[in-house]
Amino acid sequence: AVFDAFFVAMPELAEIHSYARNINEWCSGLYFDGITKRATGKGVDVSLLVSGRFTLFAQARGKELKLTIQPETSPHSPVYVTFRHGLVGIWKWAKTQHIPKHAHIYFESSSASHSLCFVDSNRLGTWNVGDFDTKSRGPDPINEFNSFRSNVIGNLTRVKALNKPICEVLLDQKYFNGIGNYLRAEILYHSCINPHVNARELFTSNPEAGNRMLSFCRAIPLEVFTLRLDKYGEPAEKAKFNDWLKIYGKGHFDTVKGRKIYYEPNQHLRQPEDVPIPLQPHQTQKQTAAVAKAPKQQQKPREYLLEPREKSFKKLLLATSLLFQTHRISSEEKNWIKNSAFQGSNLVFCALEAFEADESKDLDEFAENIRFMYQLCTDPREADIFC
DNA sequence: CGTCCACGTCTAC
DNA sequence: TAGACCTGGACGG
Repeated sequence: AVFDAFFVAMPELAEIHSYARNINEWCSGLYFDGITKRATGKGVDVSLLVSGRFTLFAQARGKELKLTIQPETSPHSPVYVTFRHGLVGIWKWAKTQHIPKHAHIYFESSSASHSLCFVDSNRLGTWNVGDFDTKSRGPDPINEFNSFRSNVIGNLTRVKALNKPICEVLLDQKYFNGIGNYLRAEILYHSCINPHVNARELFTSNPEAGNRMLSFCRAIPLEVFTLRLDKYGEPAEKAKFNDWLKIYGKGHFDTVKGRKIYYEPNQHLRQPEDVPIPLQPHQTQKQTAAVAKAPKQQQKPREYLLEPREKSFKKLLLATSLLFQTHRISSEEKNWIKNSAFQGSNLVFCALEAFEADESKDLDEFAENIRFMYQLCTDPREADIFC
Protein backbone atom coordinates (compact mmCIF):
# COMPACT_ATOMS: atom_id res chain seq x y z
CA ALA A 1 0.00 0.00 0.00
CA VAL A 2 2.81 2.39 0.84
CA PHE A 3 4.07 2.03 -2.72
CA ASP A 4 0.87 3.15 -4.33
CA ALA A 5 1.35 6.48 -2.64
CA PHE A 6 5.04 6.35 -3.38
CA PHE A 7 4.60 5.93 -7.09
CA VAL A 8 2.98 9.27 -7.62
CA ALA A 9 5.70 11.16 -5.82
CA MET A 10 9.32 11.79 -5.24
CA PRO A 11 11.33 13.02 -8.13
CA GLU A 12 14.98 12.60 -7.15
CA LEU A 13 18.26 12.55 -9.08
CA ALA A 14 17.33 9.61 -11.33
CA GLU A 15 13.91 11.05 -12.11
CA ILE A 16 15.22 14.53 -12.94
CA HIS A 17 17.76 13.02 -15.33
CA SER A 18 15.00 10.92 -16.87
CA TYR A 19 12.84 14.02 -17.26
CA ALA A 20 15.67 15.73 -19.15
CA ARG A 21 16.08 12.71 -21.41
CA ASN A 22 12.32 12.56 -22.05
CA ILE A 23 12.12 16.26 -22.80
CA ASN A 24 15.00 16.07 -25.27
CA GLU A 25 13.44 13.03 -26.95
CA TRP A 26 10.08 14.78 -27.27
CA CYS A 27 11.39 18.18 -28.29
CA SER A 28 14.40 17.54 -30.49
CA GLY A 29 14.00 18.98 -33.96
CA LEU A 30 10.78 20.78 -33.07
CA TYR A 31 10.00 24.45 -33.05
CA PHE A 32 7.78 25.83 -30.30
CA ASP A 33 5.72 28.97 -30.64
CA GLY A 34 3.83 29.58 -27.43
CA ILE A 35 4.32 29.68 -23.68
CA THR A 36 1.39 29.68 -21.28
CA LYS A 37 1.75 30.23 -17.56
CA ARG A 38 -1.42 29.57 -15.65
CA ALA A 39 -2.31 31.65 -12.60
CA THR A 40 -1.78 28.54 -10.43
CA GLY A 41 1.93 28.44 -11.24
CA LYS A 42 4.35 29.90 -8.73
CA GLY A 43 7.16 30.72 -11.15
CA VAL A 44 7.67 33.75 -13.35
CA ASP A 45 5.72 34.23 -16.56
CA VAL A 46 8.41 33.29 -19.04
CA SER A 47 6.18 34.09 -22.03
CA LEU A 48 6.98 37.77 -21.57
CA LEU A 49 10.66 37.12 -22.25
CA VAL A 50 10.37 35.13 -25.47
CA SER A 51 9.01 36.09 -28.86
CA GLY A 52 8.82 34.13 -32.08
CA ARG A 53 9.68 30.50 -32.60
CA PHE A 54 12.14 28.73 -30.34
CA THR A 55 13.66 25.33 -29.59
CA LEU A 56 13.88 23.64 -26.21
CA PHE A 57 16.71 21.73 -24.56
CA ALA A 58 16.80 20.26 -21.05
CA GLN A 59 19.66 19.56 -18.66
CA ALA A 60 19.61 18.05 -15.18
CA ARG A 61 21.77 19.03 -12.23
CA GLY A 62 20.80 17.33 -8.97
CA LYS A 63 17.14 18.03 -8.31
CA GLU A 64 17.08 20.98 -10.68
CA LEU A 65 16.21 20.90 -14.38
CA LYS A 66 17.23 23.72 -16.68
CA LEU A 67 15.35 24.44 -19.88
CA THR A 68 17.18 26.35 -22.57
CA ILE A 69 14.78 28.36 -24.69
CA GLN A 70 16.65 29.17 -27.88
CA PRO A 71 14.87 31.69 -30.13
CA GLU A 72 15.03 30.93 -33.83
CA THR A 73 16.50 34.24 -34.87
CA SER A 74 20.12 34.44 -33.94
CA PRO A 75 20.30 37.95 -32.41
CA HIS A 76 18.11 36.75 -29.54
CA SER A 77 20.14 35.16 -26.78
CA PRO A 78 18.79 32.02 -25.12
CA VAL A 79 16.58 32.23 -22.04
CA TYR A 80 17.34 29.76 -19.24
CA VAL A 81 14.58 28.60 -16.92
CA THR A 82 15.43 26.42 -13.94
CA PHE A 83 12.78 24.20 -12.35
CA ARG A 84 12.48 22.56 -8.94
CA HIS A 85 9.86 19.84 -8.71
CA GLY A 86 8.75 19.68 -5.10
CA LEU A 87 7.30 16.32 -4.14
CA VAL A 88 5.44 15.39 -7.28
CA GLY A 89 6.52 17.66 -10.14
CA ILE A 90 6.69 15.86 -13.49
CA TRP A 91 7.04 16.66 -17.22
CA LYS A 92 4.43 15.50 -19.68
CA TRP A 93 4.07 15.57 -23.44
CA ALA A 94 0.40 16.19 -24.16
CA LYS A 95 -1.86 17.14 -27.04
CA THR A 96 -2.36 20.87 -26.84
CA GLN A 97 -6.16 20.43 -26.78
CA HIS A 98 -5.78 18.26 -23.69
CA ILE A 99 -3.44 20.07 -21.36
CA PRO A 100 -3.31 18.07 -18.09
CA LYS A 101 -4.82 19.33 -14.88
CA HIS A 102 -2.14 21.00 -12.72
CA ALA A 103 0.02 21.92 -15.71
CA HIS A 104 1.23 25.28 -14.40
CA ILE A 105 3.33 26.20 -17.40
CA TYR A 106 3.44 24.67 -20.87
CA PHE A 107 5.34 25.18 -24.09
CA GLU A 108 3.31 24.75 -27.24
CA SER A 109 4.43 23.46 -30.61
CA SER A 110 1.80 24.23 -33.23
CA SER A 111 3.48 22.02 -35.82
CA ALA A 112 3.36 19.00 -33.50
CA SER A 113 -0.01 19.91 -31.93
CA HIS A 114 1.63 18.97 -28.65
CA SER A 115 2.86 20.84 -25.61
CA LEU A 116 5.61 20.25 -23.09
CA CYS A 117 3.89 20.56 -19.70
CA PHE A 118 5.25 21.09 -16.21
CA VAL A 119 2.67 19.24 -14.08
CA ASP A 120 2.75 19.57 -10.30
CA SER A 121 -0.41 18.63 -8.45
CA ASN A 122 0.48 19.88 -5.01
CA ARG A 123 2.27 23.00 -6.20
CA LEU A 124 5.41 22.66 -4.14
CA GLY A 125 7.49 23.04 -7.27
CA THR A 126 8.56 26.34 -8.77
CA TRP A 127 10.88 27.86 -11.34
CA ASN A 128 12.92 30.95 -12.01
CA VAL A 129 14.71 32.56 -14.91
CA GLY A 130 18.41 31.83 -14.78
CA ASP A 131 20.93 29.07 -14.41
CA PHE A 132 21.29 26.26 -11.87
CA ASP A 133 21.62 27.27 -8.25
CA THR A 134 25.31 26.56 -7.75
CA LYS A 135 25.46 28.64 -4.55
CA SER A 136 23.24 26.56 -2.32
CA ARG A 137 23.26 23.28 -4.27
CA GLY A 138 26.29 21.07 -4.88
CA PRO A 139 27.50 19.41 -8.11
CA ASP A 140 25.54 16.66 -9.83
CA PRO A 141 26.68 13.22 -8.61
CA ILE A 142 26.12 11.70 -12.07
CA ASN A 143 27.42 14.34 -14.47
CA GLU A 144 29.98 16.03 -12.22
CA PHE A 145 31.18 13.14 -10.12
CA ASN A 146 34.69 14.42 -9.48
CA SER A 147 33.57 17.83 -8.23
CA PHE A 148 30.75 16.16 -6.31
CA ARG A 149 33.30 13.98 -4.58
CA SER A 150 35.79 16.72 -3.79
CA ASN A 151 33.00 18.96 -2.53
CA VAL A 152 32.31 16.35 0.14
CA ILE A 153 35.89 15.25 0.87
CA GLY A 154 37.32 18.78 0.79
CA ASN A 155 34.79 20.16 3.27
CA LEU A 156 34.66 17.19 5.58
CA THR A 157 36.80 18.47 8.42
CA ARG A 158 35.77 22.12 8.54
CA VAL A 159 32.05 22.13 7.70
CA LYS A 160 29.68 21.49 10.59
CA ALA A 161 26.94 20.23 8.29
CA LEU A 162 29.06 17.15 7.55
CA ASN A 163 29.62 16.34 11.22
CA LYS A 164 26.25 14.61 11.51
CA PRO A 165 24.74 11.18 10.98
CA ILE A 166 25.31 10.08 7.40
CA CYS A 167 21.56 9.69 6.77
CA GLU A 168 21.04 13.40 7.53
CA VAL A 169 24.07 14.50 5.54
CA LEU A 170 22.84 12.60 2.48
CA LEU A 171 19.80 14.89 2.31
CA ASP A 172 21.90 18.06 2.41
CA GLN A 173 21.58 19.41 -1.11
CA LYS A 174 24.69 21.54 -0.72
CA TYR A 175 26.69 18.31 -0.80
CA PHE A 176 24.32 15.66 -2.12
CA ASN A 177 22.31 17.50 -4.75
CA GLY A 178 19.66 15.13 -6.03
CA ILE A 179 19.69 12.59 -3.21
CA GLY A 180 16.26 12.25 -1.59
CA ASN A 181 14.58 9.89 0.80
CA TYR A 182 14.41 6.76 -1.34
CA LEU A 183 17.93 7.15 -2.77
CA ARG A 184 19.59 7.69 0.60
CA ALA A 185 18.04 4.49 1.93
CA GLU A 186 19.09 2.50 -1.15
CA ILE A 187 22.60 4.02 -1.20
CA LEU A 188 23.26 3.23 2.46
CA TYR A 189 21.83 -0.24 2.07
CA HIS A 190 24.10 -1.05 -0.87
CA SER A 191 27.07 0.60 0.84
CA CYS A 192 26.47 -1.53 3.94
CA ILE A 193 26.61 1.51 6.18
CA ASN A 194 24.49 2.14 9.26
CA PRO A 195 22.51 5.36 8.74
CA HIS A 196 23.32 6.66 12.22
CA VAL A 197 27.10 6.59 11.72
CA ASN A 198 28.67 10.05 11.86
CA ALA A 199 29.63 11.11 8.34
CA ARG A 200 32.96 12.72 9.23
CA GLU A 201 33.93 9.68 11.22
CA LEU A 202 32.93 7.33 8.41
CA PHE A 203 35.21 9.10 5.93
CA THR A 204 38.15 9.47 8.30
CA SER A 205 38.06 6.04 9.94
CA ASN A 206 37.13 4.10 6.82
CA PRO A 207 37.82 6.15 3.70
CA GLU A 208 37.28 3.15 1.47
CA ALA A 209 33.73 2.69 2.69
CA GLY A 210 33.21 6.44 2.32
CA ASN A 211 34.51 6.43 -1.22
CA ARG A 212 32.41 3.46 -2.10
CA MET A 213 29.32 5.23 -0.79
CA LEU A 214 30.13 8.28 -2.93
CA SER A 215 30.40 5.98 -5.96
CA PHE A 216 26.99 4.54 -5.11
CA CYS A 217 25.59 8.08 -5.03
CA ARG A 218 26.25 8.01 -8.74
CA ALA A 219 25.82 4.35 -9.59
CA ILE A 220 22.43 3.79 -7.93
CA PRO A 221 20.54 6.69 -9.54
CA LEU A 222 22.40 5.98 -12.79
CA GLU A 223 21.07 2.44 -12.68
CA VAL A 224 17.49 3.68 -12.32
CA PHE A 225 18.16 6.01 -15.23
CA THR A 226 19.83 3.53 -17.59
CA LEU A 227 17.43 0.69 -16.85
CA ARG A 228 14.63 3.19 -17.50
CA LEU A 229 12.85 2.23 -14.31
CA ASP A 230 9.72 4.31 -14.15
CA LYS A 231 7.61 4.62 -11.07
CA TYR A 232 5.18 6.85 -12.95
CA GLY A 233 4.57 4.29 -15.67
CA GLU A 234 2.09 1.50 -16.23
CA PRO A 235 1.40 -0.90 -13.33
CA ALA A 236 3.93 -3.38 -14.71
CA GLU A 237 6.62 -0.70 -14.74
CA LYS A 238 5.70 0.42 -11.25
CA ALA A 239 6.04 -3.18 -10.10
CA LYS A 240 9.50 -3.39 -11.68
CA PHE A 241 10.54 -0.33 -9.76
CA ASN A 242 9.11 -1.76 -6.57
CA ASP A 243 11.07 -4.98 -7.12
CA TRP A 244 14.21 -3.01 -7.75
CA LEU A 245 13.95 -1.25 -4.39
CA LYS A 246 15.90 -3.19 -1.81
CA ILE A 247 14.95 -1.36 1.36
CA TYR A 248 12.92 1.83 0.93
CA GLY A 249 9.38 1.41 2.20
CA LYS A 250 10.17 -2.12 3.33
CA GLY A 251 10.62 -3.33 6.88
CA HIS A 252 12.41 -1.43 9.60
CA PHE A 253 12.76 2.35 9.78
CA ASP A 254 13.71 5.08 12.22
CA THR A 255 12.41 8.62 12.12
CA VAL A 256 15.23 11.15 12.02
CA LYS A 257 14.44 14.87 11.79
CA GLY A 258 10.87 13.98 10.91
CA ARG A 259 11.77 11.73 7.99
CA LYS A 260 11.81 7.99 7.74
CA ILE A 261 15.13 6.31 7.10
CA TYR A 262 14.62 2.67 6.11
CA TYR A 263 17.46 0.27 6.80
CA GLU A 264 18.32 -3.20 7.95
CA PRO A 265 19.72 -2.93 11.47
CA ASN A 266 22.51 -5.33 10.54
CA GLN A 267 23.28 -3.99 7.11
CA HIS A 268 26.67 -2.68 8.23
CA LEU A 269 27.73 -6.31 8.80
CA ARG A 270 27.20 -7.31 5.19
CA GLN A 271 29.93 -7.31 2.63
CA PRO A 272 29.31 -4.60 0.03
CA GLU A 273 28.83 -5.52 -3.61
CA ASP A 274 30.91 -3.91 -6.29
CA VAL A 275 29.65 -0.63 -7.58
CA PRO A 276 27.44 -1.71 -10.51
CA ILE A 277 28.86 0.68 -13.08
CA PRO A 278 32.33 1.72 -11.91
CA LEU A 279 32.97 4.65 -14.19
CA GLN A 280 35.42 6.42 -11.95
CA PRO A 281 38.74 5.05 -10.84
CA HIS A 282 38.39 3.65 -7.38
CA GLN A 283 40.46 1.45 -5.12
CA THR A 284 39.82 -2.25 -5.37
CA GLN A 285 39.42 -5.17 -3.05
CA LYS A 286 41.62 -4.07 -0.14
CA GLN A 287 39.32 -4.23 2.85
CA THR A 288 39.89 -2.11 5.92
CA ALA A 289 38.62 -1.52 9.44
CA ALA A 290 35.04 -2.36 10.32
CA VAL A 291 34.17 -3.65 6.89
CA ALA A 292 37.06 -6.10 6.92
CA LYS A 293 35.97 -7.52 10.25
CA ALA A 294 32.55 -8.33 8.92
CA PRO A 295 32.00 -12.01 8.24
CA LYS A 296 32.09 -12.75 4.54
CA GLN A 297 28.61 -13.64 3.50
CA GLN A 298 27.35 -15.29 0.40
CA GLN A 299 26.35 -12.47 -1.93
CA LYS A 300 23.70 -12.96 -4.51
CA PRO A 301 24.98 -11.11 -7.54
CA ARG A 302 22.83 -8.22 -8.57
CA GLU A 303 20.63 -9.21 -11.45
CA TYR A 304 20.46 -7.00 -14.48
CA LEU A 305 17.73 -6.96 -17.02
CA LEU A 306 19.83 -5.44 -19.71
CA GLU A 307 17.99 -4.09 -22.69
CA PRO A 308 20.02 -3.74 -25.88
CA ARG A 309 20.37 -0.04 -25.19
CA GLU A 310 21.80 -0.68 -21.76
CA LYS A 311 24.34 -3.11 -23.17
CA SER A 312 25.37 -0.44 -25.65
CA PHE A 313 25.59 2.02 -22.81
CA LYS A 314 28.12 -0.12 -21.00
CA LYS A 315 30.04 -0.86 -24.19
CA LEU A 316 30.17 2.81 -25.02
CA LEU A 317 31.58 3.68 -21.61
CA LEU A 318 34.20 0.95 -21.89
CA ALA A 319 35.13 2.08 -25.39
CA THR A 320 35.36 5.65 -24.17
CA SER A 321 37.76 4.69 -21.40
CA LEU A 322 39.85 2.80 -23.91
CA LEU A 323 40.01 5.73 -26.31
CA PHE A 324 40.99 8.03 -23.49
CA GLN A 325 43.61 5.72 -22.00
CA THR A 326 45.22 5.28 -25.39
CA HIS A 327 45.30 9.08 -25.78
CA ARG A 328 43.02 9.03 -28.80
CA ILE A 329 40.57 11.48 -27.23
CA SER A 330 40.93 14.30 -24.72
CA SER A 331 39.32 14.31 -21.28
CA GLU A 332 36.85 16.94 -22.54
CA GLU A 333 35.84 14.64 -25.36
CA LYS A 334 35.62 11.71 -22.95
CA ASN A 335 33.37 13.66 -20.60
CA TRP A 336 31.25 14.85 -23.46
CA ILE A 337 30.62 11.27 -24.62
CA LYS A 338 29.66 10.19 -21.14
CA ASN A 339 27.32 13.11 -20.68
CA SER A 340 25.76 12.50 -24.07
CA ALA A 341 25.28 8.85 -23.18
CA PHE A 342 23.66 9.78 -19.89
CA GLN A 343 21.37 12.19 -21.70
CA GLY A 344 20.39 9.36 -24.02
CA SER A 345 21.83 10.96 -27.14
CA ASN A 346 21.39 8.71 -30.15
CA LEU A 347 24.39 10.22 -31.85
CA VAL A 348 27.09 8.64 -29.69
CA PHE A 349 25.36 5.28 -29.86
CA CYS A 350 25.35 5.54 -33.64
CA ALA A 351 29.12 6.05 -33.56
CA LEU A 352 29.43 2.90 -31.47
CA GLU A 353 27.26 0.94 -33.90
CA ALA A 354 29.35 2.14 -36.81
CA PHE A 355 32.48 0.99 -35.01
CA GLU A 356 30.98 -2.41 -34.26
CA ALA A 357 29.91 -2.83 -37.87
CA ASP A 358 33.40 -1.92 -39.05
CA GLU A 359 35.16 -5.19 -39.67
CA SER A 360 38.64 -3.76 -39.30
CA LYS A 361 37.65 -2.31 -35.91
CA ASP A 362 39.66 0.81 -36.59
CA LEU A 363 39.96 2.60 -33.26
CA ASP A 364 41.51 5.66 -34.84
CA GLU A 365 38.53 6.08 -37.11
CA PHE A 366 36.16 5.60 -34.20
CA ALA A 367 38.04 8.29 -32.27
CA GLU A 368 37.93 10.58 -35.29
CA ASN A 369 34.17 10.20 -35.57
CA ILE A 370 33.80 10.99 -31.89
CA ARG A 371 36.00 14.08 -32.16
CA PHE A 372 34.03 15.25 -35.17
CA MET A 373 30.73 14.90 -33.32
CA TYR A 374 32.15 16.64 -30.30
CA GLN A 375 33.15 19.59 -32.45
CA LEU A 376 29.76 19.75 -34.12
CA CYS A 377 27.80 19.49 -30.91
CA THR A 378 29.81 21.95 -28.88
CA ASP A 379 29.71 24.59 -31.58
CA PRO A 380 26.54 26.59 -30.93
CA ARG A 381 26.17 27.35 -34.64
CA GLU A 382 25.78 23.66 -35.33
CA ALA A 383 23.68 22.85 -32.27
CA ASP A 384 20.64 21.97 -34.40
CA ILE A 385 22.39 18.92 -35.79
CA PHE A 386 22.48 17.57 -32.30
CA CYS A 387 18.76 18.10 -31.75
C1' DC B 1 -16.82 11.22 4.86
C1' DG B 2 -12.40 12.46 7.65
C1' DT B 3 -7.60 11.50 8.81
C1' DC B 4 -3.10 10.24 7.78
C1' DC B 5 0.67 10.21 4.88
C1' DA B 6 3.64 10.96 0.82
C1' DC B 7 8.47 13.93 1.80
C1' DG B 8 11.09 19.12 -0.89
C1' DT B 9 12.01 23.41 0.68
C1' DC B 10 11.33 27.73 2.84
C1' DT B 11 10.29 30.53 6.82
C1' DA B 12 9.49 31.84 11.40
C1' DC B 13 9.64 31.16 16.44
C1' DT C 1 12.36 22.17 15.07
C1' DA C 2 7.61 22.89 13.86
C1' DG C 3 4.63 24.61 10.54
C1' DA C 4 3.33 26.10 5.97
C1' DC C 5 2.81 25.25 1.32
C1' DC C 6 -0.55 21.88 -1.55
C1' DT C 7 -3.06 17.69 -3.66
C1' DG C 8 -4.66 13.15 -3.73
C1' DG C 9 -4.47 8.26 -2.66
C1' DA C 10 -5.02 4.74 1.11
C1' DC C 11 -7.51 3.49 4.73
C1' DG C 12 -11.00 3.51 8.55
C1' DG C 13 -15.67 4.31 10.35
